Amino acid sequence: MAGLDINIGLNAVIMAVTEGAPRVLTVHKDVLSEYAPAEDRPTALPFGPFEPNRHRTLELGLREWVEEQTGLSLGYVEQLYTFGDRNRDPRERADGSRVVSIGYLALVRENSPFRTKDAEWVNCYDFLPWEDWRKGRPPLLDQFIFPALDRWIMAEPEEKAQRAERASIAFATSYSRWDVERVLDRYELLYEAGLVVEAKRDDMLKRNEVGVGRSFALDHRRMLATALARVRGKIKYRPLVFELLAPTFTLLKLQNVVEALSGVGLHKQNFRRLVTNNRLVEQTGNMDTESRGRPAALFQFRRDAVRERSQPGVGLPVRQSP
Amino acid sequence: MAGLDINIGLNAVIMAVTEGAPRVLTVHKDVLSEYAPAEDRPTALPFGPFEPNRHRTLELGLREWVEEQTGLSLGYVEQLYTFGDRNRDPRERADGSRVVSIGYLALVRENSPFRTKDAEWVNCYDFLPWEDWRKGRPPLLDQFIFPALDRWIMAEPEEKAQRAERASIAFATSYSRWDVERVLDRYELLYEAGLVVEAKRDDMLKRNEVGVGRSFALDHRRMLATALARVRGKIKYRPLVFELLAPTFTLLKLQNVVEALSGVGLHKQNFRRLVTNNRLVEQTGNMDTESRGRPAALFQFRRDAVRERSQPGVGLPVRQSP
DNA sequence: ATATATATACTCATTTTGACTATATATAAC
DNA sequence: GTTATATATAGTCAAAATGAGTATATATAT
Repeated sequence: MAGLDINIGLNAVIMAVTEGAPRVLTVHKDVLSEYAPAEDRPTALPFGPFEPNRHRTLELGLREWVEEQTGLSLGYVEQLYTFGDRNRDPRERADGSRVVSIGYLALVRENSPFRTKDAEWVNCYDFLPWEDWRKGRPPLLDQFIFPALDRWIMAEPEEKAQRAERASIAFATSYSRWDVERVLDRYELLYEAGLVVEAKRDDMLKRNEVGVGRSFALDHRRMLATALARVRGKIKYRPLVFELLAPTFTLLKLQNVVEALSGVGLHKQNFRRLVTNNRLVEQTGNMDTESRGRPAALFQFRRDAVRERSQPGVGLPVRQSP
Repeated sequence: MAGLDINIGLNAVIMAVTEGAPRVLTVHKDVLSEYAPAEDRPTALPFGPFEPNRHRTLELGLREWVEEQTGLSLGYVEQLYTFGDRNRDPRERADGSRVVSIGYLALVRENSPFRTKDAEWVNCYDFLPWEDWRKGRPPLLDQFIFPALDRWIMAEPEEKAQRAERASIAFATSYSRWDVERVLDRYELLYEAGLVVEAKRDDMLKRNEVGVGRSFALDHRRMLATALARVRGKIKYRPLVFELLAPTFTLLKLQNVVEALSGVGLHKQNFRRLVTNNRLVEQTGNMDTESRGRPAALFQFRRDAVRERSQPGVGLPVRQSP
């Protein structure tokens, strides 16, 4: 039987929403030091190898690694995707082995305690700046991405139509509106078009182009894109948001978290109508004292909503003007 | 480094809709013969080990195995989930190794050619009979499943409330209506309650109980449940159905395929209004001659719908009376 | 006292949905 | 060829959900 040179890696995209931005927990791992000079050793997701003797399940293995590397004890965890393409990981080249990585998504509350030693929260939109439309259409799109994509489309006459269609679906270049969920489509398109530095490892980026957005080790940025796509989709039909919020919150706080994740501004009154009419939340009777203007009522997640409604999520009544 | 005793298995849930039922392609593999007597060697999904030297990507490995074992050349393929719990696979006990299995979903048209040697199409609802509500509520639920679930709920006084809530969410025992997407929740609940023969391997089934639904090798029934859950969910927002249909079809045919997958009857006029108003399909100009009554117009998938709409799926306007 | 910030209630036209009725056009049976 | 039966397709109508507002209430900062 085969299997002699397979390693399984467990990777965690741990997300929280703090100070109005979705953040991902990053580490600077020694494991990578062998393959990159220490000074520009890249930001990485917490990860470690799956050890069959130690870990009864994949998810328990992941929890252990995260605990060990960041001191964080995870609550909500779900599996994202398994990445196994050849040459994703430079360690493969070194010893001829193959690394298959299983990505996980974890959601934690903003003040979850963790050791800050090697771990650091980074704004997800540093890595994927074209995904944040809360202050209107990111200028980056017209200044850099679209011109570069156009060049990429034109570069290969035979695939022109196909490339143009993919770009139009992913980036809404034509009649359709921006679809917040197509995060992975967009990242993969930018990767293929060589507009992202990771592509350099496959010799797709021309030397002079710097690429767009902050880079991540290995294929960790793809995992982040996978995670954000999942969250943006799932938030609409599962009560994920509440994993990121304190047990009690104002409706504005809830809205801001949803906006941070989805990257679009929401219509305040309609958002409020949706979550209250659907009885997804209920008043606690207490009021928020911290706020600036009129005090807001404090709400909590109504657990019964999961039993009553088949799709208990928040809905995104998008606001038009920023 | 670890990795010496890890094997990766690639498993395919290949689905088609034929004769009014969703079907899954099964094989009777020799690999399993070592661990089960030949006469009652169980039905299995096509699968094979991931071989790093041979397979550039996981998906290509899967395609090769399927081609080799069934003669089928797959079109639409997507990754489902990676299963890695200890003791899922009896081969682990034999040599102390660990098998991690990556499940894939593939969709093929009903008359896709394949070698019938060891492969056979089986109705998905043979394995998951409680999932087919097209002819009304399956009697199996009240006759067997609910009484048994009640016993399981009562069996553990400390977990009573939690078990009852899970059952109520998964099986809609109370106010909520049947949620066609919770296929995996339901299977996992039945597994934990020991109402499914596979659970016997974990000594959870009492000797005399036979379990409900046809059994599958290893954890392949869980993979089927994962696949059906994915299809039922995704069909609403991605144009998956058309992977299962001939290029040209009547609206009734389209409806019947959606009904077979979702396991519920749909309201004919409203279904038609949805797919036509959303411009998901367009008339070809030709008519269907095969039918019984008034000839139906032939439609085809409108590819532009993907660009125009952000969620190009079919929608399930459920019909109340069967 | 006034400007500013936020919360919350309420309105209203439009769109979507659920549940039907009505009518058209085939084939099979007599 | 008439009738029963099966299917297709058009149209109706009330209820619910949505999009885009306006109006008003109640805080803090200056």
